[in-house]
Amino acid sequence: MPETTKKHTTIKDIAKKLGISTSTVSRALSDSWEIKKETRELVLKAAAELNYHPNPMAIGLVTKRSHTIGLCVPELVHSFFPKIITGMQRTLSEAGYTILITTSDESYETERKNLLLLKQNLVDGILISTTSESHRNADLYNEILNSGTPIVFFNRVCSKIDAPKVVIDDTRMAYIAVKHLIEQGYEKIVHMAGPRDLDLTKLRLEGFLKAMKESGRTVDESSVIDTGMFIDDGAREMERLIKCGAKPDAVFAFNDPVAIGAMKAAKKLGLRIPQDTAFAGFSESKSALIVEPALTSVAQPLSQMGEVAARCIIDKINGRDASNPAIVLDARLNIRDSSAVRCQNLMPTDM
Amino acid sequence: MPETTKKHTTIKDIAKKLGISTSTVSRALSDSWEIKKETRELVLKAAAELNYHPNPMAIGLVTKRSHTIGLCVPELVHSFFPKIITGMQRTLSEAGYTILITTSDESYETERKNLLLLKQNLVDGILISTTSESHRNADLYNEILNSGTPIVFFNRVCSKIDAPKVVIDDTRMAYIAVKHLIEQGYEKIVHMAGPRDLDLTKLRLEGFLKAMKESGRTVDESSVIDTGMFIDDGAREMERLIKCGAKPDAVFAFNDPVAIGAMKAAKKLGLRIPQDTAFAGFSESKSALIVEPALTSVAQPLSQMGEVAARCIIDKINGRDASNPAIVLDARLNIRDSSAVRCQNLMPTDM
DNA sequence: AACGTTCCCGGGAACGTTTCCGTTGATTTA
DNA sequence: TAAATCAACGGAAACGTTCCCGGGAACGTT
Repeated sequence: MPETTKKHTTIKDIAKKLGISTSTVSRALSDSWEIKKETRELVLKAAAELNYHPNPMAIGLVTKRSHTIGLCVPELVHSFFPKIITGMQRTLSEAGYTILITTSDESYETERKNLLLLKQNLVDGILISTTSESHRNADLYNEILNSGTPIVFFNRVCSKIDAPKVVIDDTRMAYIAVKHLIEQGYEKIVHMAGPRDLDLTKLRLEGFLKAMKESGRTVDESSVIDTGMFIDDGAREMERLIKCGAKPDAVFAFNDPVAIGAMKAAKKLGLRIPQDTAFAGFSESKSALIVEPALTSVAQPLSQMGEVAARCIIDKINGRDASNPAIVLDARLNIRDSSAVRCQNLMPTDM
Repeated sequence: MPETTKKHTTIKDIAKKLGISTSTVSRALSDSWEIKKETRELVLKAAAELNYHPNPMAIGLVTKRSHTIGLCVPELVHSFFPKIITGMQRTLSEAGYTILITTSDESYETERKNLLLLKQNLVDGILISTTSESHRNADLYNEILNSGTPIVFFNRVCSKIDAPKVVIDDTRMAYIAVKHLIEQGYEKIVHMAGPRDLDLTKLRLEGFLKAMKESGRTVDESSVIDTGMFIDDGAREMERLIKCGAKPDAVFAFNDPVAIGAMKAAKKLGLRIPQDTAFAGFSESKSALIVEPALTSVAQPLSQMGEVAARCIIDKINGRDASNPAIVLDARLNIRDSSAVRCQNLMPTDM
């Protein structure tokens, strides 16, 4: 070879070099029983010498498997999903799979496009955390499932689809968080709820209501406030509450950003935390430890969630486990200064 | 499976249905000039009816192109890289490319593994932000380049490799940040530098030194402190400094986490910010706005960086632009309360 | 001695495209 | 009028694998 584009060495090159057939080489490389030890070793040696690497496209063409699994998450800029992805990558790459990541930007239309893209790219399976309007794509989820590509939902699931789901017990954790606020003696507790059509919103709201009712508190329409899911949403609503004289004693927010936004607004308006108002968030982020006082929040086992979901999709691909379980992982409430006058500030945890 | 595996419709199906050859179909679909308008339309219509989608593996096998580009970043959990990735995805998906994301976890060995993996997966090009020990993989970078796969470096580059690089002017921005601290009247300014062998560390240090010398300050070994790149590193070193009586007037940190860690330690030990000590970071993160007081930091045009790098790799793949430019993007110093007694708190910017 | 088995291995089709190399009839050119 | 160009299409090889279908030794088994 003078210069020319370096041709990749193929199975044929090995066959030619050893004077055997390509079938034999193929079998030797895939550890087939019908190959004599000596020839197998010969092949392996030749392959190493020639620096052989199998062509995944050729393999995929005949086996109809890409060894790629598609991922669709709402966004990447909050470290929440990246932490899950880290766990996924670990298990998937060990199993010889590779990940195609797409983001839906909280838009069900882009999610649709992404799913179609993944399907056309012939991924072996799909891992998805839906947008807040997951029901709008329910038809597509089913279509994909029917076409033979398995799907595993995690974190944000679509309840009406019959497929494996990896989640935490949102209702229970919300209940525990609110219970904690109640035990700390806060009277007027409000819930800043997330987007209406997100399953998580309903589940966490349910937990809030249960804890409130259990302690005999009245819950009226002013106890639950619709917000978005970002820091500004929390700030805006908190400011509004205070200014119209409806200052709550404690706020349980749908997630950390909303809690932090609300907290910032409260501080700006001169409230002391947690004496005047307490705060608790959900899905502990790094920011929970950076903000002052540190924020009480529900920590999720993110990388574990990724690993479990990954393992689940692999099993589905390999045909074992035809059931579609809802796997519920353990979560934990980390209590910090934002909701308790004295407590140790727990370090951030991946759980 | 009763309903049989739904066979994907192929080019042959279209050909059969229309009674023409596969070559014609292929040409019609790829808009070849040697196809009559009417037959093209016929093919397009049939393709739509049969819900045809080309098989990327078959295409890849013959064209030797995967339309996939590989990405290798140190980590995903700080929103820094995800923001860049968002920009990349926009440009790349528009051009019909798909991204394979890998993370090196700051380890040059995993980076090596990832690059090998990407190469074996036949990506058309590689976008990489190196680990801190990039020089250790310089041989591999060159090997990949020689094998015909283009590489574009961004953010963290390997200076000795002759390939396109997309960066900001780290030295200049560090200079501007330090200059700002000097103008605010701070006397004893120290630099918390990042990992020794990272190019960025040297560049930012250079800017620090230039600003210091230009204003006639003495710079001794106590002016530059080696730290890691995480929040704990900053906290630890700041505490050490204060406790051994070497409290600085101002700290210019290698990045935001280190600055935030240092700031937290200073507050804990009773220092007022920015009166007693000022802080400035680099690569503005969301945390810069969450911490109190808000942190002065250098904002980078992250999504733009992603777009530019993506455009660059596409051009490389298509053979145009044989040069290997170093593209320098504009950055900006956002001055906030951590370094100036009165100032407006700028909103977080993607730049 | 005839017949199974078991052990290895080769031939070649198939996977779904692209693309090179014709071929044909129609039109233009010398 | 013969030759050359052209527009529009078909045939078939190629890409790098896997895998089905054999088939010939070597080895027992009756």
